[in-house]
Amino acid sequence: MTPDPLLTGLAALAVDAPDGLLDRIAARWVSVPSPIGELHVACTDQGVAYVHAGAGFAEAFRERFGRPLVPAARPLAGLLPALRTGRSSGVPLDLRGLSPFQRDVLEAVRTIPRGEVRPYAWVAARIGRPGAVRAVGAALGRNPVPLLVPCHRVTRSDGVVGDHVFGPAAKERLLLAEGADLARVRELAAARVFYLGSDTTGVVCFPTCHNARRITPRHRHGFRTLAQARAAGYRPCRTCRPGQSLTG
DNA sequence: GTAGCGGCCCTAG
DNA sequence: CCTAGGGCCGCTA
Repeated sequence: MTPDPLLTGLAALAVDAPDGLLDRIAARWVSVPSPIGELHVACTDQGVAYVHAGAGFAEAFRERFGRPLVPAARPLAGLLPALRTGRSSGVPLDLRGLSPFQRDVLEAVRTIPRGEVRPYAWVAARIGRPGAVRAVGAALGRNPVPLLVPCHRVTRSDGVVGDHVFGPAAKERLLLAEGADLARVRELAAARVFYLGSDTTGVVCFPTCHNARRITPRHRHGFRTLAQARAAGYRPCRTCRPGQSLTG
C-alpha cells in the first residue's frame, strides 16, 4: 500500500529536527561580565541578537523578539574576546528585523575604534544622511547589541557624552573602562576646540583619533570648526574622517 | 500612501 | 550661558 504523505512528511521533519531546528526558532542566552556589571546576551543561529543590562532580561527579550529563550551551555565563540577587547569584528551579529537605516547606523558605529569617540552628526553624514542626526540618536536608542555595536563611542558634537540605551552613567563608565580620555575631551570642549591639527602634516583630526594623540604639542593647533581648519590649510584625517567625507 | 509623533542632537541667536 | 526651532527624519498606525 502507498505510504501516507502526512506520515512521510512528519518523518522527514523528525529526521531534520534534532539538528539545529531549535536554534532556528529559539535563542540561547548567557550571562557575562562587563565594566557595567553582569550582561545577559541572547544568540540565535545567526549570531548575537540582544545584549541587556540589569533586571528584566527575559521579559524584554520576549517582548522584542517573541522567541523562546533557552540557556546556552557556553558563550558564543568570540563573544568574550569581543567584550574584553572592544573589537567586535570576530563575533557574528543577528540584525534581522532591523530597518536598512538602522543597520547602516550600526555598521558605521561599529567602525569607531576602542577608546575613541565620534559625534552623532559624523554617523549621520557617514551613512549619507547628514540631516538625520536625531534619527541616528533614535536608532541607537534601540540598538539591540550595545557594547558589540559600540554606541557608547558616539557623543555629542559639543563634547558632552550624551545619552545611552543603558543610561549616561553606563556610557561614561564604558568609555573610561576602555581608556577614552574624556577629561581631555572636556578640557578641549571648554576651550571650544573640537578638532586638532598638526602643522607638520597639515592634517586635522577628531581629538580622540590615535593620529591626533601623537601630535607634538608644539605643532598642535586646535579648531572650533572643520571649516576653520580647512581655511587654515588643513585637510581632514583619512582615518577619523572629520567632515565625514567619503573620500577624505 | 501619509499624517503625526517623538527622537542617545545641532546651531544659531 | 540658555533656549527654541529645525520647510528634521524615520517609524508606526
